[in-house]
Amino acid sequence: MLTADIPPNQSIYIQNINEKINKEELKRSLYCLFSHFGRILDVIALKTPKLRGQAWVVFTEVTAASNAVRQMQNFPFYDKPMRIQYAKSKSDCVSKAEGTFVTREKKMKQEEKVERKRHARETQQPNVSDGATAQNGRPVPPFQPSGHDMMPPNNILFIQNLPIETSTVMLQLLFEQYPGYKEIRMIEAKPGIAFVEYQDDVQSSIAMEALQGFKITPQNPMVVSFAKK
DNA sequence: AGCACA
Repeated sequence: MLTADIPPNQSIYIQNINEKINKEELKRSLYCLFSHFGRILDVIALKTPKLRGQAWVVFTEVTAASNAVRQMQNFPFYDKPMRIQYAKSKSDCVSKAEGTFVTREKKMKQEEKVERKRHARETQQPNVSDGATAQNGRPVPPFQPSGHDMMPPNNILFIQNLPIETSTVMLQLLFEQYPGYKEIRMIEAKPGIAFVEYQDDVQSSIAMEALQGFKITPQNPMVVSFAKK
């Protein structure tokens, strides 16, 4: 039950978080607060009755998590001292990155299969679906606070984290797939960003949802938000 | 207090 009983994990589990804080703001704040300790892969926060007031921060390194557990223990966060422990299990984004991710449903099925094999060990049916499932867990783009994701809806999208060599045509191919597309604007002096205009903000929202985190290169999951008015 | 990833 004590922190010490849980083995080190690259993910930390935080509790006693002020439940009034809205989920997106909370995630951004946690990201900012913990990013000093190392690279963060994901921040998870849910507002369900069972999970409000808690969050998980996933680091790339266990050492980062260890430092965070020690140094941020009881840190007054939105007026409440944080209680931090190692998470009890591996985060999905980690399994996904490793290529070992299986959905919870599939996991149950797999365990049943292992159980059955114990009974009929000689029946070796080659199982294609197991391997395929483990592979198709595509890694999710790491959570990236843009400082823009609280912007009110706008028919113009603001794109960040593009590879510097990105061209207008390249982006056009991606964004023109979605209805209401009007134009792309890039600024010579500011590589890595772009503005994409749609007819209205419903259409821009659909494109944003569809292309959020899209990777032009593995290092560049795009960050899409509404442009400032 | 409460350990998930819709």
